Amino acid sequence: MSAVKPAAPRPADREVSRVRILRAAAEIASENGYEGTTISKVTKRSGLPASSVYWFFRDKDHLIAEVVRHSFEQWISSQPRWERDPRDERPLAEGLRAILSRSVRSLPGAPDFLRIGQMLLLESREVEPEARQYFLATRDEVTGSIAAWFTSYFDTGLRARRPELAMDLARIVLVSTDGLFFAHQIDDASDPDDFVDVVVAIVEQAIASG
Amino acid sequence: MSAVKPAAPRPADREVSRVRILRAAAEIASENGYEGTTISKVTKRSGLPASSVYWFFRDKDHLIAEVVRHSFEQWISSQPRWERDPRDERPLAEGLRAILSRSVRSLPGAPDFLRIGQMLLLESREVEPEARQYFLATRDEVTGSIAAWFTSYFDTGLRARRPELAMDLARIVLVSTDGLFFAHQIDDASDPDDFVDVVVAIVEQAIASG
DNA sequence: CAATTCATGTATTGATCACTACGGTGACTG
DNA sequence: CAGTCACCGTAGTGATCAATACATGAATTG
Repeated sequence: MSAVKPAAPRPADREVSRVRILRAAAEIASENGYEGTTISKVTKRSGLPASSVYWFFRDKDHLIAEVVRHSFEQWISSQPRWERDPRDERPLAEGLRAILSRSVRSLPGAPDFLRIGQMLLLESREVEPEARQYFLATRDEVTGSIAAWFTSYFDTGLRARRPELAMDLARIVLVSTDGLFFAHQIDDASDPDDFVDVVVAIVEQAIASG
Repeated sequence: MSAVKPAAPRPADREVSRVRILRAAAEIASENGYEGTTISKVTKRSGLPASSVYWFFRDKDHLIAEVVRHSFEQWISSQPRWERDPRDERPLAEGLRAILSRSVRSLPGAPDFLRIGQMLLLESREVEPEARQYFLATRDEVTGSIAAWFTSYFDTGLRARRPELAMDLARIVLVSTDGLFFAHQIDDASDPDDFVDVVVAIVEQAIASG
């Protein structure tokens, strides 16, 4: 009823504990999957009690969604942007090669959100976890920005003739990256540069044909 | 000690119940992952009690390993063999296209072993589930037979010059298939024939280069 | 110095987990 | 027809699950 001052949040601790929990949960989910992530494991690895976990996160589902969000934000901030400098005069293949080879090198570091997200995509449970929907939405955004990047290389004729092309190419990039990440789970000997060659070749072929 | 007659197994029922359990477990594991597969869910979906589950399978770990084995055996028996008829005079690309386009068409049917196997590969738990090891071993076998198929197209000069090539190509085929299967979980609109074109192109490029 | 808020500590809830003990029953064997 | 085996039904075991209740103390406010 009366005006309650929100009371300035405690300076540091809050975020520190929150992130401790997120990090612990990320590791556990990455190792054991969605159902394999238990609050008890999270409390043990984070050193914080269950009451703190539920203080910061509504329930387990929300916790894992926040794990994916946090891990993604961490990762994306270290990534090359899919934005083309207008003065950049290099041909598409060269620009693609540059951006991909940087991007691909971060995959062996295996960001948790990617691993967890892929697990969630493979599952098809009756009730969708919040994290799964968030991951799919994020994926769509990334696809969109990659598509925009491709479009910037097309002349107006090509854009009119094949309006779907940029999105198709973006999807190719994403699916190929999935495949590479996946291959890395089995055998991390594969050479990222070979991979970049392959993707560039596919893209060139897709543009040339059709 | 004394000679015990093994007593002829009951004719039909045994295998019927066993398969009922395997099928139910396959669906559940495919929906909910390894930890999400509970004996209680299996009993509900199969209609058989927990005591029967444990009659046929040592424990949950063994059950899931048998699920992967059974699902794989079902799938492989309907697959085109990676064996080349010696009278087959078609060029590599054509043969590859033929075998792949048949193989790829079976993926949307989403064999459970593939989905479950991919989930298991993504996880990196402390103790390896039996099913994960079995899936990896099976994968290696398949890679080997695909590599042998490629080798049958190489002349002795090429074999000596690039001994790794056949295995590399086989791995490309497998990883690409992973990527396609994965893409299918998100959006099943992708055209299998486009995919075959891409794989054939990658393989041709890999042979030509290097 | 109270009063309030935030975060943690401790203890516990009812549900569900993997797994088992054990009796019953039908089908087959000698 | 008595005995054996294969499988099922019922009813549990203790452990662990997600989630909560509630008391405590430290920091921040008036």
